Amino acid sequence: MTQLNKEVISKGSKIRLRSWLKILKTSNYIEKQIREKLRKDHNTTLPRFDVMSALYRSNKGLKMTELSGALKVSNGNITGIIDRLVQDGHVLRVAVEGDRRTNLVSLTNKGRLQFEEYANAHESWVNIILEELSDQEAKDLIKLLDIISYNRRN
Amino acid sequence: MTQLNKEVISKGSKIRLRSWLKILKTSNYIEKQIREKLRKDHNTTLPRFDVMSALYRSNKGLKMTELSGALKVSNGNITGIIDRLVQDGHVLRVAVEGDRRTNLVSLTNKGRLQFEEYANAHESWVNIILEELSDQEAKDLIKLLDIISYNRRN
DNA sequence: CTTAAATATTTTATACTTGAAATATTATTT
DNA sequence: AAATAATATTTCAAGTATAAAATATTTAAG
Repeated sequence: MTQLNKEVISKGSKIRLRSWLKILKTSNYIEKQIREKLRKDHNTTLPRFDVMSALYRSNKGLKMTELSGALKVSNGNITGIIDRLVQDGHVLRVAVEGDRRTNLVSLTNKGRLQFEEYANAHESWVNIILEELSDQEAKDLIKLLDIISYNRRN
Repeated sequence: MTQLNKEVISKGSKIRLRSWLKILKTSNYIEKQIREKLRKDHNTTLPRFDVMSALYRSNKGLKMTELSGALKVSNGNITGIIDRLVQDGHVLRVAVEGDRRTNLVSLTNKGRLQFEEYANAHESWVNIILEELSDQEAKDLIKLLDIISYNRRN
């Protein structure tokens, strides 16, 4: 390998590393603000918000495994989060006819109303945080991030 | 507010929300792979890697508060991570002459060597994950993410 | 039908994370 | 100098997260 090649590769290597660190920093920055808002303004947490969001989008509820699959977290993790959401009265575990292993988890009415409140607030926070980004820039950003996940299913 | 205005605002609102969700998904996806690699190939974790990385870049070591500031996590968090790194022999707490409140934390020789190994592996994983991104695209991506953090200090 | 395999979920042990309270020490004000 | 404020760190309680083991149940194979 020539010296030139080494430099070219090394250069490209560094710029991609910097890209990743920037993605991470931006993501952490936004996430931190949202977590803080959820906690202070709505006395809830991001994991709970995420779970409720997934349940809100489904009609008949989701199985535990479907939830952990959708959110890409472990099964045991979901168990704990649902436990606490049930305690709060936001979520219900319903036994499934014909398969005693499974529970179908769904939002209560209280949970649905609560989530709609969260979601509205969430959208407006995000708009404030990203207000410097024009519509076109937002689209460009999505397109670039799509390249990274091009050969992935999600 | 006219119906047209409402729609324009709503449209822009949604594209920014989608941008955020895409940033989050990409970040989580990459982070998950790195965490898994660190655990399986090197029997360590991302928080430990991050702490060691900050210590590696400093000459004389860092105070606990400087560490938590640099990584933007809580003080209590750093205490636990350093406890475990000390147990592993990767890190040292050194009393500071003249201020008995403070400890200066720094890498041991073992820790320095170990981190260099981690860092090399890390850079190559990131390059593989982001291989679809050209140099120019990587630069564009950084530029767009910079817009989001434009009026921030970090 | 009964053993074995597959599926669904919970439990466990360990680690990370936070915000708030507690400790300890140093600096500043009266 | 004594009281107060500021700084540095740890401890604490609660929640989040993982992988692996344990349970329970259903399905498939022999």
